[in-house]
Amino acid sequence: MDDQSRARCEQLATIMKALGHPTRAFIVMELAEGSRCVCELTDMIGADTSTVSKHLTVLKNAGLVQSEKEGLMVHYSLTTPCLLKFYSCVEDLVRKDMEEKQKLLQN
Amino acid sequence: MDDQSRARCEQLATIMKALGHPTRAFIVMELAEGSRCVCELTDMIGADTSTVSKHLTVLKNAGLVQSEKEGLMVHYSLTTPCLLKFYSCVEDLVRKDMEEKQKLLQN
DNA sequence: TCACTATTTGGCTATATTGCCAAATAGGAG
DNA sequence: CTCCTATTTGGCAATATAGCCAAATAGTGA
Repeated sequence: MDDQSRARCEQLATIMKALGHPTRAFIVMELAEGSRCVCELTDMIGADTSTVSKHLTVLKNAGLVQSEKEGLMVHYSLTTPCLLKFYSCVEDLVRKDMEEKQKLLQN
Repeated sequence: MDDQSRARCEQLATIMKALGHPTRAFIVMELAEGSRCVCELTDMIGADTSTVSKHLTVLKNAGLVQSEKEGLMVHYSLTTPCLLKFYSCVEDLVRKDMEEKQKLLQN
């Protein structure tokens, strides 16, 4: 594995890792509907504000979301709608996996 | 967040988490070229065999790869080519992010 | 200025992940 | 059976992550 390949893998892994938490997955799906402020997300998630804020920081550091300040509130939004195709692809995968398991159970 | 939504997020996060490690990202890209046995991957990665084996287990538990035994060797392959579209989408994102940073540096 | 709200940051503990070594398991060849 | 190779598993120490609380920061309005 050369340096370039290594760098590429690390970049991909960083993004995937950022998406690899249920709360952050939820945030991404919610932001796909439109921008939300931290307090809205916090209400929906039901965790401490600081916890939600930290999850948002992780997503931001990975370049997946961006934030904009407006008065007291900070609005977060997806940097790209690409993430959605992304999720639908993963869910196809999950579906396929479930079907496999069903088949195995029937045999 | 209702139970169904929570379950969906956990499923997505499990898969993303499995992809969220440089070595596993490499494995997925390598398997996209064709099936590989553990020893081939170990040579390329340059880590302990047991380490590589455990990474493969993580990918397998997430339903991303499958294994087939042939003699002494175990051949791993992707369960779905969908993962590739997936990565190209992420890399578009990375590229976009880089361009943004370039722009910011220039201003 | 003071009080109030929204958000971020620091610090802490609990938990999870990683990677190595050693040992166990499984199959092939003599 | 014995030796050898490929792979997996168990165990351990180092590191990373998550979530809460408390405190700091920032903006709003009286």
